[in-house]
Amino acid sequence: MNKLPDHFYRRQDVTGVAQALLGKKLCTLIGEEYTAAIIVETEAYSGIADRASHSYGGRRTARTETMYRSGGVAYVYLCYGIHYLLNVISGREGDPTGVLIRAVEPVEGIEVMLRRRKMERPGPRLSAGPGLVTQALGIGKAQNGVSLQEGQVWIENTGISVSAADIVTTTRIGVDYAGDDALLPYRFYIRGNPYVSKK
DNA sequence: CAAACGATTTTCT
DNA sequence: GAAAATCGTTTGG
Repeated sequence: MNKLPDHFYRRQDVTGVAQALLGKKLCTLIGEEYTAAIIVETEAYSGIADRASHSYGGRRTARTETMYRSGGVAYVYLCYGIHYLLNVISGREGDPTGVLIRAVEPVEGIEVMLRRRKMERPGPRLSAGPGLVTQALGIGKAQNGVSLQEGQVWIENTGISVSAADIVTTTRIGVDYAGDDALLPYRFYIRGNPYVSKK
């Protein structure tokens, strides 16, 4: 294996981490089943200064406590009472920044993902969307707070290089309530990839 | 203790 | 394109 080291996540700029994660391989070994997929879409959540973030203004609650951990752990939470969303925590301890994984392209364990999603054939609907990513990879609240150095959830280098010209930068989705911060260019995806979630 | 609210997806019209 | 599904977290009384 070739797990990304902790220092990869502990850079100070969240948007840099969000972009660097594009083209990397997100792997899970959950319930004895291995699955892996290339990250094709991410969003940055920039801590206390970002109104769209759960930790806006330095708010600490039982739920958001994970965001304050040192970079390199998974932050999983339930949204709309139905979907789990996966974030990769970045930065230093006490600095609540993270990257939401919005879409991935399946590469290994596709049969397992099809079963988890109750689908017949592979396609963008398998994992193009933050709630779909966690379903396909088998991630749930049990993975909240786990280190990416453990064997449950981790990210590997792939050798795939995504040039700046292949990265599209735009505004985040579903954060209209955040006022001006909803206009920040914090969403990144690989140009032309069919697994990028569409609005 | 009660009530409102989502970093969404699916289904129906 | 509109609306329902559905529940843990957060906030207010």
